[in-house]
Amino acid sequence: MGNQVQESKALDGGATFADDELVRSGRDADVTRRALVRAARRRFATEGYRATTVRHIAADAGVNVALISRYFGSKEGLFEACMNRTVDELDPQTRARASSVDEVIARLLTHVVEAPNADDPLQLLLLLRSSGDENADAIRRRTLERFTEQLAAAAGWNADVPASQPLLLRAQMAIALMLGLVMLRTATEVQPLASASADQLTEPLERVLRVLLDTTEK
Amino acid sequence: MGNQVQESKALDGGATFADDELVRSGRDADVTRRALVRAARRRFATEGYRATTVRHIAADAGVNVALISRYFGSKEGLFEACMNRTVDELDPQTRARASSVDEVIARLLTHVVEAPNADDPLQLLLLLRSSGDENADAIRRRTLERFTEQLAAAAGWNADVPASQPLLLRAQMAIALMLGLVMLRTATEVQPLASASADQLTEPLERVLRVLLDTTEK
Amino acid sequence: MGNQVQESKALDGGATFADDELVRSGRDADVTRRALVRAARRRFATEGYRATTVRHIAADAGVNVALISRYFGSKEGLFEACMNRTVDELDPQTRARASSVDEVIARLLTHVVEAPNADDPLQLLLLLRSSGDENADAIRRRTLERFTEQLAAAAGWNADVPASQPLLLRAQMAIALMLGLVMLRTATEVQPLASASADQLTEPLERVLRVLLDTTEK
Amino acid sequence: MGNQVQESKALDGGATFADDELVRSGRDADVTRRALVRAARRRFATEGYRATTVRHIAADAGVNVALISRYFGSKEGLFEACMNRTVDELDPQTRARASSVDEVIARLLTHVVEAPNADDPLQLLLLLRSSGDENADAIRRRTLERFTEQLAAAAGWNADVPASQPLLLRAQMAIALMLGLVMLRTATEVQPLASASADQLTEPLERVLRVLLDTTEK
DNA sequence: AATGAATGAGGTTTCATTCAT
DNA sequence: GATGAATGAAACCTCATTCAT
Repeated sequence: MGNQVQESKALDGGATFADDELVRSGRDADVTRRALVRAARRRFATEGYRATTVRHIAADAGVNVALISRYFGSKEGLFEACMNRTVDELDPQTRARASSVDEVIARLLTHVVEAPNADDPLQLLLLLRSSGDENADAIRRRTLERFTEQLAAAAGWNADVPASQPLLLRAQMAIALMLGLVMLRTATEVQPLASASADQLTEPLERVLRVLLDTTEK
Repeated sequence: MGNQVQESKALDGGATFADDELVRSGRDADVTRRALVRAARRRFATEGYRATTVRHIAADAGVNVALISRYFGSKEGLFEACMNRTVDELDPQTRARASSVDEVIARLLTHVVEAPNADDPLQLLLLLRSSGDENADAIRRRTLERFTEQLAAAAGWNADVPASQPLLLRAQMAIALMLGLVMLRTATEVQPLASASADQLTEPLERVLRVLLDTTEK
Repeated sequence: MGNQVQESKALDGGATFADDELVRSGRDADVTRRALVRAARRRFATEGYRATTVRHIAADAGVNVALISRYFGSKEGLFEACMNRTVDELDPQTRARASSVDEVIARLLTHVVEAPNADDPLQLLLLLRSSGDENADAIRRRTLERFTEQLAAAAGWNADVPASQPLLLRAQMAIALMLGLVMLRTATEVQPLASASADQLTEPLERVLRVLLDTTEK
Repeated sequence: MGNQVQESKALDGGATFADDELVRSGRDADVTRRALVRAARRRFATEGYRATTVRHIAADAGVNVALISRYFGSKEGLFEACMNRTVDELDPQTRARASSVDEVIARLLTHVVEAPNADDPLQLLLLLRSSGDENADAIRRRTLERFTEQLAAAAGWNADVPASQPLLLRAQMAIALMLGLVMLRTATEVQPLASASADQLTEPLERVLRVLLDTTEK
């Protein structure tokens, strides 16, 4: 009829996240689910849980809104799914056994240095976002703790060795630094951090991380 | 008075922030305004802008909701007022000229180490929260940048000396670290960071900050 | 469905406008939209823009309030839609070219004489109601002016003939008379006008309109 | 403190009606009352009852808002007072004994022709505005009816003479015409009526009114 | 008598979710 | 499996009114 408010136009305030390679076209439940999680993670990470609407997510994924409830039960369910997916992707990275401190530091740096558009930093940001949902928040906290432990382990931490306990705290400080950096670079976009190049970042960060994690350092 | 208590009881899902020393009792606009800003800052900082409702804030301050619109125009107006207040409180601290690196580091540590209930860390957290309001966001970014510059200046940065530019970036990394730590300790409450004592935190943090800011160090 | 009836019962202070032939039953957006516009037009025309609440309109249409925002963006959007619809319905009537003065007068009389319940007079009343919205008000004014021109044209007015200009003013006086009458009959319900029969009205009004519009009259 | 929303600035959307000769300065209850009624009548007449806020009225009158409740009980009470005042001012005009048709017509014309800023047309406009309040609406209707009767009486109407009854209806039509004209000129501001000069209006209107009211006219 | 602070009711709008198709 | 229509709860805000000073 013409005078119905155009949804797609009315929705996005600014840039749209619609991603062509992501928008699924067929009728494949699994593809749809993945498209939703991916779109959701971006929005949740960059704009926060409350500011993200399910309609935005659905629009980004090129999918009907009702499917969110259908597949994930609720907005919180979708958030939890995002959380779990992040866990799945972070875990293997860190679990990689026998990783040396050097390797671990290199991997951490990647997260921060990567262009803000990449998906990697978004996963970290997500770990700072709360939905208020007990369940999802528990997952979130547990993920951060496990992440901490794996980082600490690479640095020589051993749960059974009392003397190595401080390493746990130091590893978490390293994580805090990473999270703070990604936040300022991606969400807040504060200068000069936001537009600093990989080169500019790498050197000082590497030193700092080594101070925190490298126990062999004189 | 009467049913304000009712209201606060009906509202909060979880802990109430009502603070007796804060609840204003008289009929003094200025006191009321301050009570609102203070209550708002807590909620905004810990729960984020969107998740915070004006009713919660009003209930925390022991005041009728309509007063928020009356005194600050809107929820966004109140947020901006919080922002400005934080600026007013942070500025003098950092502006204190002639501050040595040692002093600056000590001051930074205070923000992180203070109990999560204290107001100091909340001010920092607030700097990570966005309301989506253009105005407030600009203030926020500018505050972070000014904060950066003052920190860098204490470390020897000088806008006119090209060679000192990297210091700016390093100062911002220090801020990122602080923000990340406060976030994890206060909002996320992740272990062992959340319950770490001042002693446990001080030593490693001091070393890291010195690496970033102390240019005289070997 | 369920508690819509409840709602309409709880809401109206006074007469309800619910109109059985109008209440839509299915799940057809277009029908719903029309039902809303129709219900809105009645309320707006008889009670004015501000005094009309969206809840009343929705209840009259047998529809959930949120659909007004959904379909028309806002209360003002709905008002504008009413305006446009009135334009659509008035235009063809008056545009019918080659209409003689007699025909035009007869048509005008119809609007006034029709029972207050009919929809025709309501359309005229709507032209007197302002929402304060710039857009809608512009439409309103333009409609009245176009209405004037078409009436004047039937009486011999020609934009290019200076000597015929006074006809424009006279045509507008005729419109003013009609609007005043409908207002007093429908909204104010003042006696004896409100309960005057068609017969009683026709004769004097016809004379008056002829004095204003019939230039051939001796 | 500075950041309280400036009331005076926030209030008026467009032109302010503040009228220096009207703003009372002392502490004289009666003067205050009159100032309020005068300010209220303007607002009510031009913007309608609902769209007018008591704060606007108080600001226009240069008076504290609470005084409206104090002196008139409520917004509706103030409206009723406006109504009564209009009655007081219209009555003597029309009651003027032995007024000939010519005199009556001249007086009617004055109301319409007067500049939109004058108070006279506003009184008429007020008669078209409803507050929804039973009491005030009854007054309004009664005023219009009495107005009608006095107009009709001047034209020869006599309540006891059945043959003169149609005159009542004709008189009311004359009033409807006046009201419609004032509405279009003042509130809607439709062209060319709004900017028509007294000269342009007088001739045709006089003819029309004579047709309606002058029974001696052949 | 008058003021400014404070209140509570009600209005519009947004949004996650459920219902039919 | 997927869509668009419809719902109800809750959020922010406005405004007439009442309370202390």
